[in-house]
Amino acid sequence: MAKSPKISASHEPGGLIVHISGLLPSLSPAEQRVARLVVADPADAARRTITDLATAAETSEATVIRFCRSVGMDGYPQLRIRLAAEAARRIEPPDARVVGGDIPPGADLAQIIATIAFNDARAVEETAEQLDPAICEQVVEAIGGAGRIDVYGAGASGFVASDFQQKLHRIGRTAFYFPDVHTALTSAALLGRGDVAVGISHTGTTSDVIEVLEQARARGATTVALTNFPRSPITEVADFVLTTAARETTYRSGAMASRLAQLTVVDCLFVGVAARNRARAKKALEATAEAVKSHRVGATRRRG
Amino acid sequence: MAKSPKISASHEPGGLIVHISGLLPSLSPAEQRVARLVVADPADAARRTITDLATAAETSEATVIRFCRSVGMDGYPQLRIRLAAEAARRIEPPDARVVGGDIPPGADLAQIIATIAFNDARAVEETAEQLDPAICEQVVEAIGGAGRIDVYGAGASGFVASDFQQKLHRIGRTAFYFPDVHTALTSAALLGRGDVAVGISHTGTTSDVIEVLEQARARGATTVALTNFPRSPITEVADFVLTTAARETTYRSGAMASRLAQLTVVDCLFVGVAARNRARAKKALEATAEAVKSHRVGATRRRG
DNA sequence: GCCACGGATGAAACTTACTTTCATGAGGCG
DNA sequence: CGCCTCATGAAAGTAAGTTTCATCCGTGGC
Repeated sequence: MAKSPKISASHEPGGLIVHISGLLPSLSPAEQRVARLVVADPADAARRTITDLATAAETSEATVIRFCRSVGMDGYPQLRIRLAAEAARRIEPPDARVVGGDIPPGADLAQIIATIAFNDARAVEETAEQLDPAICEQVVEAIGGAGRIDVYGAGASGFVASDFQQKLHRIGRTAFYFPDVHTALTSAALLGRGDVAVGISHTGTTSDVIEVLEQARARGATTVALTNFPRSPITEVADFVLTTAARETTYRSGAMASRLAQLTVVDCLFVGVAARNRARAKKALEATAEAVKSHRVGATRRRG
Repeated sequence: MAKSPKISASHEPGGLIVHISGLLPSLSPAEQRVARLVVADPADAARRTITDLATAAETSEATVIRFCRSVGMDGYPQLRIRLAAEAARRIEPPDARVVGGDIPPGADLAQIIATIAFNDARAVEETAEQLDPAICEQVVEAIGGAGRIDVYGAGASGFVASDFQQKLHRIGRTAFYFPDVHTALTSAALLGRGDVAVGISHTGTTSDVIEVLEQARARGATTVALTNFPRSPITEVADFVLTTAARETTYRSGAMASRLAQLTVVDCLFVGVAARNRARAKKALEATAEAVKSHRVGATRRRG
């Protein structure tokens, strides 16, 4: 072999390990011993110091360096980094994903956590995928230009409604939420053209919310529905319909994933509205942050 | 460390980056500069030498070493290796624009939606990864056997607290939530051995919540903290600490992703408690569903 | 106002890891 | 046998990482 030719030098496709085992035969005996260790357990090799690895391969540090150069690395540290990365990448996904959705009786906490997180994350992602940006845009426009915004929701969706109200309020929009149907109806009766009413209902069948939204619409307000079911009754009283994409399973009847999906939609609308008037929103946010500042205690340092 | 609570100890299961960002506020200013560089681009940091990184963070090598120790590493080389591994494992984000987390001025709705959904889903997944099932188990045990459960939270975390309360209530546990500090303090004063108090605070620095939790603990109740920052003050008054793993960005200061992460944890605990006594929980759920039935209108009319 | 204290910080000393240089010696070949 | 080549490790040299320590700054007592 001539003067150490840079073999497939800078770029070794298909992984460093493969690359190394490929040119194993072309290496000198001492280098081969190093190579074999590396290939056998990349993660372990990455943890070792050069002296350590040299000893393990029954050779000197110099040879390890030569080996590094032979496989196209600049030096030992680079090899280490690359090996660590390689080893991490080839780690198998933890185990058969807990896809099913429902939680088997006798499941342990780790299983429960994995299942819930998987479904929650899925709901968020799928919701985002099916959200229509054009409709969102119109809703954002309406909210951004509204004189007043009413947000309705009952039960679990009530929290989401309340959250949305708080968010809008924090960026200086006039928004209301009513935990009580009667108050909500009263408020809806006072809405008019240029106002916006948002109704949130996972099932889309919550009569209280539908009723209030209907009232708001009758008064000329722009109505928005947020539901998981695009053909549910609530959509009939809404000018704009936004849908979530949560697939609830029996045991999770508390509408767990749907709540997260709803919140994601709320976040999108919120950021959309805020982005519409950056300066003002930013100022309002800063003011509200300042307001609660005295209720924060200094962050801890090292425990002592 | 005297009475340190049970945080997911020295091991950082769900990913080093997440772990570091959680610790960020508890680090000294100079260390924070290092941390931010590392979190912003782990792969790049892994490539740098300690001197290089120190210079980039406008500090000394000593501080970088201190940072390594602060996040649980033996030294810089180990950090490098771990970072490289971490960076490699990270799946390519769907869209480069979406990664930063922050929303560029002039972004359109589609972009906003993608960004938020990505970050929300991430927060949920990463939270699940770093949740310690053993600690969850203990918390579930405590809640499942509690005479009474108080859930505290202020601002955005208040919704989560309220949601948790409602969930527990629906499966027949005696749970309370108080939107008002004074009422909460009064309630905490009445807690005793065998009761459980759960405090929720994203930052972990909300004095109201800390105060109430402290009171509860003084009365002999088991205290649980749910926060994004494992070294924040709230952890000092908690017997059990559960952490979320949300990386909020400037514009999302409303703690958007963190809220979803918190809800995921709440869901896990809820299902855990419910699973502990399936029969009873199921019966309670059915009863509550029946109760709201009259407020539902006939499902899914065909669109007219 | 002053002082003591404790934590944060970087300069410099120090240690360890990495890299280079160089001498040695084992084969190969005329 | 002498010469060449080249793999190899010892040792020297350099760079990276780690520790120590003096300084600085803010904080809280007196």
